Amino acid sequence: MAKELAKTYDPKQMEDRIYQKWLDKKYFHAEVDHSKKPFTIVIPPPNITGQLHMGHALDNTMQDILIRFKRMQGYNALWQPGTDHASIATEVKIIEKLKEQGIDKHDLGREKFLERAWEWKEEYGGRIISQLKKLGSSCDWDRERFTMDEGCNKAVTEVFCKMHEKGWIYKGARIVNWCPVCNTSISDAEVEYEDQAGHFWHIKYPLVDENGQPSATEFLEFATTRPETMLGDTAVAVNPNDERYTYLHGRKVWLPIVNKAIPVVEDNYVDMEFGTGVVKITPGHDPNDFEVGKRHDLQIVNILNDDATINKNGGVYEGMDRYEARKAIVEELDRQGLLVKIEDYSHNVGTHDRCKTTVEPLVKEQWFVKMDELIKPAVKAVKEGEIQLVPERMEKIYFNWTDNIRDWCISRQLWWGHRIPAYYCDDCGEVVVAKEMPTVCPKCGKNHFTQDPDTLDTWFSSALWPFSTLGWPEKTEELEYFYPTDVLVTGYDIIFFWVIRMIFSGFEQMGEKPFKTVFFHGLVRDSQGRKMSKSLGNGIDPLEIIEQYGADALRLTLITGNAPGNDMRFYYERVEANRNFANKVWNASRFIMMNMEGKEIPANAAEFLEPVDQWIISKLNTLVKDVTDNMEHFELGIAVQKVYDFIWDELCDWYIEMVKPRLYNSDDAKSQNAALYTLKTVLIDALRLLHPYMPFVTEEIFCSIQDEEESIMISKWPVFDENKVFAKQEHEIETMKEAIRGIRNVRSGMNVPPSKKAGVYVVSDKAEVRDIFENGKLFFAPLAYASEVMIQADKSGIADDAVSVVIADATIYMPFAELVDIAQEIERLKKEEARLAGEIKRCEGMLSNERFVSKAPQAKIDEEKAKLAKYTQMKSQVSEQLAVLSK
RNA sequence: GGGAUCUUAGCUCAGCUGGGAGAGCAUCUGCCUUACAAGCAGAGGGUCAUAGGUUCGAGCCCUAUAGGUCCCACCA
Repeated sequence: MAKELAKTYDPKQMEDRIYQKWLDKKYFHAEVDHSKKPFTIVIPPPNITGQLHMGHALDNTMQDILIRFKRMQGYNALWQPGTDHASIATEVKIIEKLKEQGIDKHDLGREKFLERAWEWKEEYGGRIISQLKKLGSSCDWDRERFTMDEGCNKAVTEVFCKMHEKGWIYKGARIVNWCPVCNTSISDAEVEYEDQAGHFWHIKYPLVDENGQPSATEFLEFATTRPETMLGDTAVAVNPNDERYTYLHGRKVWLPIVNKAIPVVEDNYVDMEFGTGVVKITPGHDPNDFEVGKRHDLQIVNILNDDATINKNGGVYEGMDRYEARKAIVEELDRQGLLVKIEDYSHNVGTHDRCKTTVEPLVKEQWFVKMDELIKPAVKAVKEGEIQLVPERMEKIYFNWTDNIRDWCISRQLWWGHRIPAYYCDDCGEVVVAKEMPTVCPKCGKNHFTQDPDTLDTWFSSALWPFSTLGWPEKTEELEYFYPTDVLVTGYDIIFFWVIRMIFSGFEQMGEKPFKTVFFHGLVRDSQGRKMSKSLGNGIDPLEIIEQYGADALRLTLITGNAPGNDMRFYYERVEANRNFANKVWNASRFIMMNMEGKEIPANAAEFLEPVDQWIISKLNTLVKDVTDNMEHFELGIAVQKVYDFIWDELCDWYIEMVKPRLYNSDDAKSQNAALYTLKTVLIDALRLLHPYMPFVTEEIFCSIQDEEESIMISKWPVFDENKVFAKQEHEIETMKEAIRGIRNVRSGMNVPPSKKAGVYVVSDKAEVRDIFENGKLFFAPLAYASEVMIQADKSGIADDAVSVVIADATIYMPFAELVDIAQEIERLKKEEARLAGEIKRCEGMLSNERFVSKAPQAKIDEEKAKLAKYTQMKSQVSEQLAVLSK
């Protein structure tokens, strides 16, 4: 017996309550169970600093849909949740907060700082989790993890030590990207290039004469965008093939201001075509120059402090900021007559993606991961399809990166993060990499060590996420059972940061891929196509949308009308439209339940199905097949669109309207019960198909309409049933729909109000067609606004001036005594005749094309033949009627 | 410089392996028909960026061009 639903759809009154019920019932929890097949997704861990934004909402909705779908299909579905410590992002926030309190990070000290950081984590780490719950995410919260919890720490240390032992993690002086504001090195992936207006300073250095002094007459001209780096110049380079400069071979130039002689070197790196063909070489502050310096064994001079002020190597400029120094140096060069000219120049400047500060390339001792061997299985797996990227084009982005891979700088001069497990002997400086601080130095035997102060790149720990969360390095049964995971859902913007690193880490540590499929989505933009950002203030808060329209409407909005991997724009109008759909589902269900009120549907109701019942059941059956198929192929938007169309168009606008007369007629109990049975079963299956997308409203209705099962989320996903294909009934009902549409169309064109009923004659010389209408008379009459329906084999008794509607197998006549304007009706019929003539021409054109007939598939040819026959028949009907009217 | 992607109705976008152009919103017309006006019934509106090519057949495949977006590399 069905319960009653509230009068209007109100997401607010149900969503939190339903979510709490799911939690209480432990539906999200997955345990190892070898009798079932696992289906696993690990969440891209949101930052603890973060607040739920539209990107999260999209990402997690997609995951929830897949998890709920597979759970209903009978898989043991685990959605493994957790959060990320997000080292640099969090550290920056904490520093900001401290600054507000007038506290400097360094005055506070490492230990106290970390205390604050953990407090921060406790305070804000839970916020994002509770926001994910608002969305309806069915994560197994009992298994929530954190990238810096005990297990993940252990995994990080384990990997670092193992890889170091293998020689794949090494420490070395390399040129790194240095952020002077965050005071740390960053990886190549964290550098964002942006076009900036700058200048090109044309400068000349005097050549050194035979006395070792700067020449007054001979100069070498070149240009630079960063004149201050001249303080660190240790050579000038030309291309060895550049004939203009052969005279320079073996000579030296005079570095002004610093006042020393530096060599001219020859290197192919120099482009003869560009500028003067001369390049100043600053190995300490430019990655290319660093390479040149290595080849020519040049000295490296570092001229910058960590905060990008000039250091003692800068002489009188010491202490100046890099840009102040730039100005001062240009002025000095100008004073010395060495500044040739200044040009405006737009060039790409590397900035730190977090703080947007211009990075400075610096030579520093840092820890690196050697990539050349590590990357190989990761390339192979994608190339051979062992890991599938959806959409496929993401492979190109993937390979673009793997083909040009460089060693990964993993050390960060930060405090919040995994501290590098390297220890330095206080006495002899020996480096020991170990899981714990060593007690005795293997070199000198002393026992005092200092741990490396640096921490690891935050992506080092997230690279291990798919297995560290399942217990690795312990051999847990979870790991054995749930790994490799099935799908990773994420944005294409973190392919390099995260996806690739998880893949090679999975192969290296587990000997197996971390996931079978990576399902990418795009960015959610504002209605003008701009990225949502804090600085623009154009961000739309998902929680506000949920508050206003409900999580179900938000979820549907994020999933529909968008192809995988494409960016999408966010419109309130679309959320509203989807909320309206929820309302539609709600009211249809309410209608069905009202009609079930006080009635028991007998067990044998299904034996008395009528064609219209079989029609909707058959339609649903096809829907089940299509939707399942689309979802298996990650076509979520297409899948739910089909459910939407089925429910709104077929179920609500047609089927419900068609069975109303039966529902209102209790005299024919068999017919009424068959209708109720069909309404109920079709609705419930449709709700099941909709549930992954709109979990709350479907649950609320499901639980109200029947109580055999306690939740839709653990009910069975519908399966296609061969026995529920009713092609004949589908054809019958479609014929009637065609007739009804035709009648409505004509009436509307003549402005006949629905209240004005008319007698409707259905004329067909085919008995089976007459039977169709005879069987459906009960609903045909009201839907066709008929006062009376007459079904007959010929036109006897029908007025000549009746309005007519020609469909494939029949002609419908409506005698409208007073309203017909004959001229207008003739006009309409002529248009219809012309349209049909056009169709016939098209069919004939194709069929008379010899090459079409000989090459096209037979099915296609038959289809065209059938159409031709149909249109020809229809046209003759229309012509006949025209002839009658024209008399 | 290399690459990806987009250009379809007024707007925002779908259109899966090539076989007669779709949705939502907006517009127009008529309806408070006892589930729903957050609704119902209808209508108008598109040489699918341009030019070639492949094919019996192209929005879909190929080539070129124009414009937009993005990614990578980065020449001082």
